[in-house]
Amino acid sequence: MTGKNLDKTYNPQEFEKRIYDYWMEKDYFKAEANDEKEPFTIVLPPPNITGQLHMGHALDHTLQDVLIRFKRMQGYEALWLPGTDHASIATEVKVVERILKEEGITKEELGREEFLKRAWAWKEEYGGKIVEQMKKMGNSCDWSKERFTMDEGCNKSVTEVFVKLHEEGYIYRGNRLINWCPDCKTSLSDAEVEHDEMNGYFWHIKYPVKDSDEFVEIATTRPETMLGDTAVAVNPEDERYTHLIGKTLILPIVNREIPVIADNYVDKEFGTGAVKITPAHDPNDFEVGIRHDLEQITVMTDEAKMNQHAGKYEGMDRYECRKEIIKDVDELGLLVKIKDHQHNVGVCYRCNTVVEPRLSDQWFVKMEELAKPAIEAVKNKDMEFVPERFDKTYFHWLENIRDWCISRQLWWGHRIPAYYCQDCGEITVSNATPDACTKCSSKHLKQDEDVLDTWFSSALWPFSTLGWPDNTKELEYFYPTNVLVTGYDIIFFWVVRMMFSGLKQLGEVPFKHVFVHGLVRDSQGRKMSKSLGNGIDPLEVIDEYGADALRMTLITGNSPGNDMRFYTEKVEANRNFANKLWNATRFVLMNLDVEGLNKEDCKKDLTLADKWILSRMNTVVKEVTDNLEKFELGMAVQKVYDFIWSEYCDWYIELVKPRLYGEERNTKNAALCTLIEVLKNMLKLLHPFMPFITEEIWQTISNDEEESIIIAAWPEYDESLKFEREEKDMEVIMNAIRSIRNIRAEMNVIPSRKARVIMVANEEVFEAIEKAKDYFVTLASASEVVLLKEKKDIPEDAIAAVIPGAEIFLPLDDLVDFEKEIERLEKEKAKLEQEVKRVIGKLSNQGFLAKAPESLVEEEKKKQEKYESMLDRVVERLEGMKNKIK
RNA sequence: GGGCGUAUAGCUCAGCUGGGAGAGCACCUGCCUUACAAGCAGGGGGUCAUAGGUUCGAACCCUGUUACGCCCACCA
Repeated sequence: MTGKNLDKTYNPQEFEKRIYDYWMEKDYFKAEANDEKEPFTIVLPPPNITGQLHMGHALDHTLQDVLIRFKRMQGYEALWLPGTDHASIATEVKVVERILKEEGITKEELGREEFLKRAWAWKEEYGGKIVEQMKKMGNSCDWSKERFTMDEGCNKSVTEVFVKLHEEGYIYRGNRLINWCPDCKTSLSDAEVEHDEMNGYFWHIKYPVKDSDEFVEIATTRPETMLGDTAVAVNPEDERYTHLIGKTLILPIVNREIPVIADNYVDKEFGTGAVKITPAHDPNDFEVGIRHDLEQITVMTDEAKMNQHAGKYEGMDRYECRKEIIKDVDELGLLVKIKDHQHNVGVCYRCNTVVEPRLSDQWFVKMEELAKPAIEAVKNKDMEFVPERFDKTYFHWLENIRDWCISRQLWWGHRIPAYYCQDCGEITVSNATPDACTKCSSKHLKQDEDVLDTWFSSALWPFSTLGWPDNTKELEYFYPTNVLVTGYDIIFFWVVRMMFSGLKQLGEVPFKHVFVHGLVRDSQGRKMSKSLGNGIDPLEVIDEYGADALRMTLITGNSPGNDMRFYTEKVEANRNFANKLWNATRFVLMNLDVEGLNKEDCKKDLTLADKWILSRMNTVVKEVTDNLEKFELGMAVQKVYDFIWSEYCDWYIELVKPRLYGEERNTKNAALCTLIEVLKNMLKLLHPFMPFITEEIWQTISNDEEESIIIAAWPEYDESLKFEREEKDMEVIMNAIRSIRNIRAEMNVIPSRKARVIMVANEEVFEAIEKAKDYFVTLASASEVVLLKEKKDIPEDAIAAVIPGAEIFLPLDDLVDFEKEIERLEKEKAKLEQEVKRVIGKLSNQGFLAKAPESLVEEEKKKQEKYESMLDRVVERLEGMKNKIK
């Protein structure tokens, strides 16, 4: 024992930084391939380099840190592998281009090479910010292995995968209709498009039939696209239109001739039953166009302005054009009506701009084959979601998956390793820059200008970070990883893609569990967002209350997969809990009489209370461990909290005080040993959740060979600490004390007024209380405890309480208010009658007797006996009182 | 259109495989009792959304209904 001491109040600001530095200095977070230990691996979902640490990260990271610290203490070689993500679109468009804009230059003026220099410079300066913030949370990542999605190793993995998938025909180039963000000026995958419900209009427009007076009425939500119409489609079964199939229409304004075609895609019931077909600007129309071999006319630029095919509208923004078209159609007398129409509009997930479907050359990953093993792996439980229900989302997405558009018209990212021959047009895909065209040997090669979707590199994260494609010992040892912790909002983007990538490239799932959490919302249940300004900065919370309190708050009262609301009041409550633990430790240290303590003989003189708390602790150890194994973090932390506060602090410390203040060596020794033993185990159980305070205390109370709680062994269930009898006896005693306190409080007896306590107990209770008379002196304000086996010489001016197996009398003379006492006893009687009624009801139910487990029936029978006897005594007392008052 | 989630104390939420409803905060009463007022002791407060069903027994399992929320989807 060190004899060190603690400040009077808990002040996390004073030690959290120091402790973290100490951990770093000692390299505790480092994990290496080590054949003597089992590995336990978590890869951090890499935060964007553009990001600031927000509550979502704080939650995500805390969950991971809890798991990794738990496993580390259990003796696993626990690796938490951190890193950051280059975030192609966000970095290029939201950050670097904006800076350039302020300087008045465009990225095109700067050129690719210079632009990338600027981007890297920005990354070097600001990209590491979030890492520093993570350290304040106490996260025990192995920073020596920190990675970046665009570092050398990740680049190598990305190219390797691209080349392999291309060779095997999974990656192809195609001219397809893709989602285009006119603001970010790049293509997007389906996952990157969000759907917002918007109030729009349905414009009904008449298209004249050539050489006829007839018209076909179509309905559209995007009239500007009519400039690119190349057909009108109707359902072949639709009798209204059958006579027109094959006829020609005159596209208004443009005056181009377009055919009427028949296609089952058209729903007779919806709109007018006739659909304008714009293959270059609508995904369905695109498919229809392919089926009917229609021309594809693109009428917009990459900024969603009208292009040369838009005639007089050229140069207009798409919405401006929309207005003009309507005006013009109306003037031509072809606008039939305008109806309000609510519909879903696709918007870019990065900038919320309405996405424009656009025809262009892009790279795709063929998904169908790759999806199958990923589905299979979850079906046969090689990978399991926690909670399980998320597998439905996962299956649905994979079973309906379409090819993944992976090329982005950006510069910041992994440039596509495809080289175009300027002479023969052949595309060479290769790891290294090829010298010559593989087909015509021309040296005029030009690399593809595009980069890959950021999520393409993220998909490889669980193995690219471990050295793949090289067969490193880290990869061998740490892969597959154990758990992936992430929010449900990211299952499509990331989990799905890591799954099929891991299975495809390594033939093994990338992780065995996906532990899914929800969103952190504000106190009104709204999503925290920059635009609402309702975000709470985790760093500010840490400054005020400490990282431990914040971490506790994020874990407590939250179950897997559910959203949570954030309340500062909760943080405060947890800070108070830390203070409680802090002071409990101070109490132990204050009484630690170093000379008197004999560590060798600790187990020798254990009393009832010691055995009770040890036994309870033992149970808690088991339960908390089980909860953690099952990812029930909220439940685990609740148990630790309750044990520390309610059992250790409220009861055990109070029980033990007289022994510490007394002179009897042996019992004092046993008390101190138990206090410390239990405290140490509590600290261990709490450490994953509150790493800083537990370490600070650990180092204060611990002797030198146990230098850090991080490497202390997780407590295990110990059969020799199971004291059933003592637990039961303590229950009786606590029960008795509580009921004495209760009646004293109800009778408004101030604590300083001591009273004699007379207890009449049956055999069992008598034995329990006999050993524990002293407890009543300190905890129940007893001046003296008289324990009897039979009721005799009970003063009449006494208040009585009935507990199972015993009657308690408090002779309070002048303080006894008979009216009040009768009232109290009546209440008690009613309560007991209720109980007796319930038990009898149950026991007279033949079905219950016949079918319920025998132990349960026995239990009910015992209860009946107990309550009936209690009721008798209450009634008896009540009658006595009533007689007295007469 | 399909899928999922939620509904439990005034508020925010736990409640693991069905066997007498819990926590934190808030509220009320009494206490500065030499670890802690960021505290101690005591207390009030719930037809577990609703209607059925299964069962000896349902907050929990099944079915329907309502409200709110989320995700997916090619009715232009």
